[in-house]
Amino acid sequence: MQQPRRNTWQREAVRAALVQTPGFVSAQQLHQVLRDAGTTIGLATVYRALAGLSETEEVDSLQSPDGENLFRFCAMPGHHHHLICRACGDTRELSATVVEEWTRRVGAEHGFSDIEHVVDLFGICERCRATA
Amino acid sequence: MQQPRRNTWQREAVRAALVQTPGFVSAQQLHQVLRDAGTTIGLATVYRALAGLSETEEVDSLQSPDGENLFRFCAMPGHHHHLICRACGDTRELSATVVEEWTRRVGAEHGFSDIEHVVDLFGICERCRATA
DNA sequence: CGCTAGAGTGAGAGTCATTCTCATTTAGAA
DNA sequence: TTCTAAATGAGAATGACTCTCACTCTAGCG
Repeated sequence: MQQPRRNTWQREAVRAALVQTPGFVSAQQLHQVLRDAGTTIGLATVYRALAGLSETEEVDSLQSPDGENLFRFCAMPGHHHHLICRACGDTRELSATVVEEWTRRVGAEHGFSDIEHVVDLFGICERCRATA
Repeated sequence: MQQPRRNTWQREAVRAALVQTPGFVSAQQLHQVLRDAGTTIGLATVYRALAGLSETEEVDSLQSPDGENLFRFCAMPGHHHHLICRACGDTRELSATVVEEWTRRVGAEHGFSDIEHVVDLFGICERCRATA
């Protein structure tokens, strides 16, 4: 999907809802939040908006272990990774030079090109550990 | 799913088909292969078998970018990562001390515990690059 | 400002991987 | 061999996501 040519309140609403949300959310959750807020936004539109934002790298997306796509407003520009609390969804953005280098090296060793990597860490944050 | 209490030819057929397959395959593909081979195995059974094998770590599983679960017979015991060819699915198993250390360090820095990590590399292997 | 083209929307149908249900089959102990 | 519950499998159910298409509303133009 390329840049939208028109601005709509729906797109803005999705962006706004995303900014207010601390951790990763699914499109479905976001849709529910927006409906609960009294809007009449459609699920398809939420998906379209998220796909657009994801493409312009305004949001990060990742797949949850159960196959759902999760989204999060992206503070750090450019390539980076995440450390996500399994319990509360709180997320830290990480830049990882070590990993990037390792990726390049391993790729070269095996004669692979166009290497992309999926690197995400899941754990339990301090606060949730205390609560448990 | 805990260890099965009975051995069935179906379970064995799934394992066998998996061993013969070089790269990652989806449950659906595996089911198709088994049906094509003349068996009457059910899709649900393939899923059950894969879940079981995955739990005993006899197979590795990962999520493809489009949300499908893929499986592969696991040669390297214990924790490891993968370098997968996007074109032909050929897979190299990697042990990555660097990454494990980085994971531990980052987790500690942020006060996270029980860190798990998803680290997979996708690229184009030498052979496929030549073919293209 | 009003008009218009067509981008954007939304309700609901469609798709597709995976899981569930439950009647039937069958492994494995006695 | 007989018996019983584990395992299977066909098809229905689920759930995330995408597609369709008639309708709406943005934004450029006069």
